[in-house]
Amino acid sequence: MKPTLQAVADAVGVSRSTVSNAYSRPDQLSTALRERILEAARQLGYPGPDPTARSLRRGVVGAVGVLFTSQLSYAFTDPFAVRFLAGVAGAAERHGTSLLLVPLPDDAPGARRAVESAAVDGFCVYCAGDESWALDAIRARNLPFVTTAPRADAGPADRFVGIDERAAARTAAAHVVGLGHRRVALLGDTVLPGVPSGELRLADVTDVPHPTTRGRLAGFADAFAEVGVAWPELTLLSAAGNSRTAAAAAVAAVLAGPDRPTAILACSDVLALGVLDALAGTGGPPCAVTGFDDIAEAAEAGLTTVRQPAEEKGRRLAELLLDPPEDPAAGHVLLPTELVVRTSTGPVPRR
Amino acid sequence: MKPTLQAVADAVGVSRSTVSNAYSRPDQLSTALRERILEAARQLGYPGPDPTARSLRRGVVGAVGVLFTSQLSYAFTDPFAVRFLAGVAGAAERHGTSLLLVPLPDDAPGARRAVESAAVDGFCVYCAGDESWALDAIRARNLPFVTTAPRADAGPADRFVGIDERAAARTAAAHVVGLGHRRVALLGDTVLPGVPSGELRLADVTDVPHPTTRGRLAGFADAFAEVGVAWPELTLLSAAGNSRTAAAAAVAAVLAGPDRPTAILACSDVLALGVLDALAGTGGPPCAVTGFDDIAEAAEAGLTTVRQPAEEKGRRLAELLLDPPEDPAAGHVLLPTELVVRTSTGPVPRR
DNA sequence: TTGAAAGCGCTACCAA
DNA sequence: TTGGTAGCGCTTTCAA
Repeated sequence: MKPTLQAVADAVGVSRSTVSNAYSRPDQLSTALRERILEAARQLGYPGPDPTARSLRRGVVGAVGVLFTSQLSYAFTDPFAVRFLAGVAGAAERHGTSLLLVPLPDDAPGARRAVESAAVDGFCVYCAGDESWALDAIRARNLPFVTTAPRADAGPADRFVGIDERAAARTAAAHVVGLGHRRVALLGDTVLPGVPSGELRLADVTDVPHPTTRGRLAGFADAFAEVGVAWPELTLLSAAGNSRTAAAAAVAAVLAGPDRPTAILACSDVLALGVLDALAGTGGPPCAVTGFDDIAEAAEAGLTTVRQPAEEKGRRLAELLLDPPEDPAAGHVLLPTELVVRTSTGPVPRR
Repeated sequence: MKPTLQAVADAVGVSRSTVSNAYSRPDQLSTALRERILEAARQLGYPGPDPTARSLRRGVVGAVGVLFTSQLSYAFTDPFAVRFLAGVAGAAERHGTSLLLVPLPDDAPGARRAVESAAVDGFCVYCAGDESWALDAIRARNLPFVTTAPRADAGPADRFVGIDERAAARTAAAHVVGLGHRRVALLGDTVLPGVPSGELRLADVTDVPHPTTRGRLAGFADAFAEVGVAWPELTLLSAAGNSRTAAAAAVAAVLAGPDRPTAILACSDVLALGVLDALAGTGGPPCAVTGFDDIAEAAEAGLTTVRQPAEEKGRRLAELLLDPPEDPAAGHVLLPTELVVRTSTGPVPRR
């Protein structure tokens, strides 16, 4: 039987309130009495107020939830996610708040229940697809939340820290355009749900459901449209998952085909690295490749990419949740991005 | 005012127990009534039972704490820790348990309070130095816990998943010995607390307080002792922190000095990579370098190292906590390690 | 400076 | 199958 606060009170001969005060409001009692209480607690092996009971009573938990709309282990597998989390963790640490990583089961009702039953004071939602159900559940609980992207269903009070996906992607494509490339392929993760890795035809970029992927593809397309290369002339590739192997599989056929692109623009560095893998295993003329995020491996691989500040994104997001700004406009943050040109993008090879 | 279970009960005209059952024990009431209750809840915007109240009543939280005895952000900064966490997260996910990452303030009493007030059902303790105070606090709360290393103060019922640090380190050193190296340096992270990066004299390896570092250094020493190179003849280097820059700083002087070692054995890959950094910036004869852990960067850098299964370590540790084995002996796990020879270790250069 | 009373929101037992 | 009762362990007024 674990000793309770009551037991300590009895042992010392004071009321529960006084023992409670000894822990939570030291200024509410004499030092002598407090010492006596703490000593008795030590004797009894009382480990201090029960966190759950305290939370119930106070109505505050002291933890924020972090939601990844996919496997939780993804959070530790994807290099960008890891750096993002490092930022979140740093901010939480400074604030003295714990981080609750909530695993979401595959089934929708189970996932919703997971969100409903997380003991947290708020949520950081890492937007990785369609998580509106999660936001609904969070709103139903009346908990504050922040997201990593502006959302279509967002109200003016909803806070986020994101980037201008479209404009950022456009800079990468503009660079490729400037190198003279016109026959190009765009590669995204799961451009349409359920399609296998490989080529895909889509009437319009607006048909891409995933907002981040849609934004980046649209940005790529913008730069090519400007030089007269319209959407239908761009080869669209989809990888079944954000992994090097999926990316390599997605580009294999088109690299071997008759209309081999001279450049491939990927929606993430992980995908781009997969393209480089595929290229390394193939002969043929050089092919320019761009990525997105600028993870550590990108630099080593000489990958031209769009850098976004991963840790800062996490840090500022957590801060937005933990220290809400007075001004609602300050809750809408777009971080700067930067095109990083390395060796993976060269001019169109002469034939 | 948030609706409570009581409000739903009133709305439907049933008792609280029945509403509670509708959520927690669907088999305890008719489907029709359950539907009616759930519908009313939806109408009222009742998001389901309050997690904290439920935890208090049930005595179970549904989360395990993960304790890093250092900055929480370290967990996302160190590549080995990240892969370890991926393993923990995977196991937790399969088990439907959340992970609470608890930040520890710098001051001892605050850190203890953090452990005392974490709402969890148990702890995974990542051993990174002296965390006995944390274990004391956990024991006082009567919570189950598991650690990443066997501990001196462990009872037979205490569970851990570790490696044989000493034997593993010895294999790396034996490899270096086999290459003919006799004038060598050993590099550890914070070999003695508070000393700056650089050389250090220590009467005996047992004087190293950090158990992991001590074990690895002892293993290194073992292999050299076997060929007649005693402890005092080994150069001992300490890095102020497990970082590349600290490692590079720690080896700078000895690399420039008259008794330049022909090999440097580091207690972690991160440190070894720092040594390679320093070497790259220096002239002079080649110097063999070994690491420990086999993180992804090690392969790219051609680093000879001792591989330990990072993800498996995390996974099995979490499983040990979540599904305690019947047999207490099964709670003591030593994972296999493997020497991975790459290009960073060559024979002693002829002069 | 201390204590009594009133719950926080829920679940589990047992009886109907 | 349903409901009444009795707390889980704590904090917080408010009054003494």
